[in-house]
Amino acid sequence: MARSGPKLTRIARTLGVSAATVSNALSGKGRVSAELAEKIRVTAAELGYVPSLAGRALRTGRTAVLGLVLPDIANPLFPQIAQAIELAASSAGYGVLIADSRGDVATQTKAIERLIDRDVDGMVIVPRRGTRIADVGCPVAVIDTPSTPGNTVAADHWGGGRQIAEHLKALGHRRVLVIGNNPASNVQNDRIGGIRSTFGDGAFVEILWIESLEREEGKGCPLGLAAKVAEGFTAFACVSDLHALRALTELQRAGINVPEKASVTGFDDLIWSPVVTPALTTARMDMTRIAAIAVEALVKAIGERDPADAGIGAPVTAENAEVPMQLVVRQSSAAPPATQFQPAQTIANAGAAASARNTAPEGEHQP
Amino acid sequence: MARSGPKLTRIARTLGVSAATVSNALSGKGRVSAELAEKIRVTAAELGYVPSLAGRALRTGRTAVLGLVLPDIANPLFPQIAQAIELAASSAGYGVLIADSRGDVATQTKAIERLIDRDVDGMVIVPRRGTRIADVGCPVAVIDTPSTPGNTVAADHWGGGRQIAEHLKALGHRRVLVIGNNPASNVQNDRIGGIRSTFGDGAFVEILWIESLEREEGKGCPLGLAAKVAEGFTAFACVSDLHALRALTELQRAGINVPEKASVTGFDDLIWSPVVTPALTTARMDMTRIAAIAVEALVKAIGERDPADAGIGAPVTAENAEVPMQLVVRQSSAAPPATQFQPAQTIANAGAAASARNTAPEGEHQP
DNA sequence: TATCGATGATTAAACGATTAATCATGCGAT
DNA sequence: ATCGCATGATTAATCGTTTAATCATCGATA
Repeated sequence: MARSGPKLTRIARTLGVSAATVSNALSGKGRVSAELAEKIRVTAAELGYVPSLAGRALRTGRTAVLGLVLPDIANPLFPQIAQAIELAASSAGYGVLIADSRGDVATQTKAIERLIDRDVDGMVIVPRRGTRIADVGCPVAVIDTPSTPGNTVAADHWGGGRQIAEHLKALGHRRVLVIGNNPASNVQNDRIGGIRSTFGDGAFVEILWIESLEREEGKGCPLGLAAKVAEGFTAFACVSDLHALRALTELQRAGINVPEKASVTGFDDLIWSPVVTPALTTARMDMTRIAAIAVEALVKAIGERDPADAGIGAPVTAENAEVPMQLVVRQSSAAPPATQFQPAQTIANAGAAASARNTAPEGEHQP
Repeated sequence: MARSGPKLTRIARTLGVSAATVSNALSGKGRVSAELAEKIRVTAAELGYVPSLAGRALRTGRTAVLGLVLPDIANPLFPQIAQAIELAASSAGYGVLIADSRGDVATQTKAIERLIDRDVDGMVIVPRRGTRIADVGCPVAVIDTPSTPGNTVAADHWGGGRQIAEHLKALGHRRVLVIGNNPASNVQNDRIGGIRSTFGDGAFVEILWIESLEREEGKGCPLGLAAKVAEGFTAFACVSDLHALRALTELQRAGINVPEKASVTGFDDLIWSPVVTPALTTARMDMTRIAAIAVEALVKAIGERDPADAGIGAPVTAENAEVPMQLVVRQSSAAPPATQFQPAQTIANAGAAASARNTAPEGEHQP
């Protein structure tokens, strides 16, 4: 839409100078005397001049637009991510174009193509389940997990798992059921890895994959957690608040009080986590920071890139690829009920009890 | 990013014709012989020609980009909405630029300005709590509620409330607590209106506003639903699945089984609704349809608009401003427990029992 | 046969910004 | 006095597309 606003030449005419000078003054590129430059800036401001992105794009080959690709847009994390990326991008002068792929790989490819056709300067991709990103022909920032090759920046999911585990361990849990959705997800695997490695040999950790369960029992089937409690599990560490919610309601429904009889933890601090009863203990990503790093890396790559080439679009890299997660302790986790097997056995391997003391009380930031 | 792809002139040269002819052939506007046009289309296709949006935008004043403004981006409905709008827009040849306002009105204005500065051809706005949209200078589609002035298209929230109420009424509920968040929200008021009006005088309906409760008791405070059950309420109709979730977990935690001792219903069919225990009975919007109508109206307005004028941007209007909601019955609603006051009294005003038979069993589409 | 009209294609001028190349000017140094 | 150079500003080309105006050609009509 052609705005009404004044054009470059209008400012030029107003001041009796050439359009080129105005452009130079505003961009600080050419040679313009300080006073004139100032005068130009002032009149540009009071005339409410806004450059035409289209004109600039045509000339420079830069659209100042980034694409945001979220293969799994139904993901409840979407709001957080979109918000963070939009903030980072807009404060760097970029717009954000969304691309949806409805979870489907073919659709995703199409969506990415549409972004390319729209001449985005770069894209931020949050891949689903470790999908490899084909070369797209423009700078790409990948937000997945630090352990994924080609990852630009991500939360330290492993560390998040560690924090959750240390918290549960410190509370005294020794039989833990980890609930994940899909073993193909790098994010989930890292979180689980962090949990398992922290518990080590002094505890019993089992994994339940929801997707394989549902393949047999149907979508939304019960997870059978009451039985697990009967087996002696005292804590359910879920790789997402969505699963934590599912676990929590199923346990409650079965008359198993959380956290008295069993603890439940999640990941991501999704919208409902603070308001359910009991509020969920979870680990939160610093999305703002992640987005800032991703966008910064992207912008840098765009700046260094020759606008003419349609060169290879290898994922860009950033300094700090690993952003710590933050443990948020709420009411869904507590000490296990007085139980069958106690210290003696476990105290052996538990220097962890001390280190676990570091575990954040409500809202501490990790270094 | 300047793509590598061929330009118009390249195709022209390849065929020994002028660029204008190619443009005409591809757009079907000028006068080009059928054969030549076909030949041009073919070579354009095999050369993989993609027009430069920047060039076109500069010349036509149309960017083929729509802005999506969601004042409350944290809204868990966001994924649904964004997905639907993106789909509708992209199949109409438009890109979608997101604008975030972090719930803040000032920020929202800035975000809208940024969209304007980027020359969006139009915008879709989902206002929060009946915020009036100031004139933004480009066509605008407003998705709020049918009862809001200036609304372009929306779900029939009132009708959704009616369906929920008919469902509960048919089950035998006569004391219902409606749980809302904020009385300033048109959407919530319509939903509540539909519920109240359907129950009529034969039942007792009370409203609980979460926000005012939290203002006194603090964020995330208990809603005191156990007490309400003690007072004889048998159903809790929430205006959002988020609140339904809160109610459900609070009731469960208090040892009140859902749906045996109390029913809980929500709105919007959010991501967790099918997987919590018991799964939530809710009313779903047909976002795909709503988005399609909004975008269609927008595109029409854009087409009729003189690209030169920066005219007033009154909200566009659509034929079918009211899209029916769909009742989704799951496990969180059932007949109230055998109770103190029974038929005799209620049977008098209940032609509703019959009409309620229409209430959809699991997943029926409304006409 | 001269003319009119319809048809098919070309020319050229935009759109609004950027930028390399050019020009003018004044000053210091030779 | 002149050359050279640094400085400050202008000229003009360019990005890729659209579109109004123009031109050429041919058939038909008067």
